[in-house]
Amino acid sequence: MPKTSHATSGCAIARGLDLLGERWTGMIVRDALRGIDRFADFVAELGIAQDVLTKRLNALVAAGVMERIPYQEDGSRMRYRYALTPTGRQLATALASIGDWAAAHLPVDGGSTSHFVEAATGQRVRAALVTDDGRIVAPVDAQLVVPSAGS
Amino acid sequence: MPKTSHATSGCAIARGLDLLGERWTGMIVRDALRGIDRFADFVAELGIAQDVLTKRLNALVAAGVMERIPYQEDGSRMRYRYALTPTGRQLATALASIGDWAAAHLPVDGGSTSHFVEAATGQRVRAALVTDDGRIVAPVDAQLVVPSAGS
DNA sequence: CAGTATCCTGAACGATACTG
DNA sequence: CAGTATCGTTCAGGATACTG
Repeated sequence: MPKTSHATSGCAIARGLDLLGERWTGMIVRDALRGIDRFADFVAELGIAQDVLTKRLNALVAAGVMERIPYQEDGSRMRYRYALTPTGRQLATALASIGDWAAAHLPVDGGSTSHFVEAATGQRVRAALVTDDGRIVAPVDAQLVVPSAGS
Repeated sequence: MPKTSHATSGCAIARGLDLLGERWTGMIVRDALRGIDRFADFVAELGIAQDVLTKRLNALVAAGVMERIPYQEDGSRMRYRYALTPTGRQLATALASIGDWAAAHLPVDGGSTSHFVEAATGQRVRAALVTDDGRIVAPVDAQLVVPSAGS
């Protein structure tokens, strides 16, 4: 049981954490959401070792989060770029909520303010808990229910 | 710089991932949201080694996510329980979005359906991106803006 | 504390393109 | 057709973290 112990756990949170909790995975997805898509650019942005990046990208491709797309600049040889799939793009909510939380509760002096906006309007968007009928619920009023233990 | 390389990064997402990305931290917070608060119960639920749990709990206390509260059952010696602070409870949004995403995109046969509900009504709540005026935005229509580059 | 697994650093390797 | 540069990947090591 070396690394990801709860990978096939019945708990969805555990499975999601296994992916995002991998050392670099979250940062890769974050950069991909910024538009980064080339191997060399990920290396430059993250300072990640290349073989580790290879492993992480392969894992993300295997998980259906990213896809490997061949391209060729006119004079050059064939290269690959790595783009988020629709599935991967949906991680925006998760990363936004993590970022919002950290910005509010893990402040740092020169705190940057990277944030998500609605593409069409430029309006700032934040992660929130909403009911199926669109009502916003404060995190404090939310409760985690696990099916294993009754009620 | 062994483990958490981007801990003091200007990017809030990086700081948040440094915490939740730690091998066990997210699972500990998840169990805390379920009401677990005793050292032995965390060990039993997670199968984590005790010294590692100690380190993680200390880190969470240092980050202001959990607090260490003394208690004493009548015949017994002084013990400590670990409870989420208000700051820590706000991680519910992040964990809910991770769980929602994994449930939808990382399916597994006997997939459990742990989920968040509004405590008062029992209504299911999900993580979503909302504008400041309460409009819900699809993740696909969201865009990550980093202050470093213009705009 | 002992044994094992994982990670990171640095370097080497095949593959492709441009050069002369 | 060699000679060189770049890219993406893989290999070898030392350090670190986890489990029991």
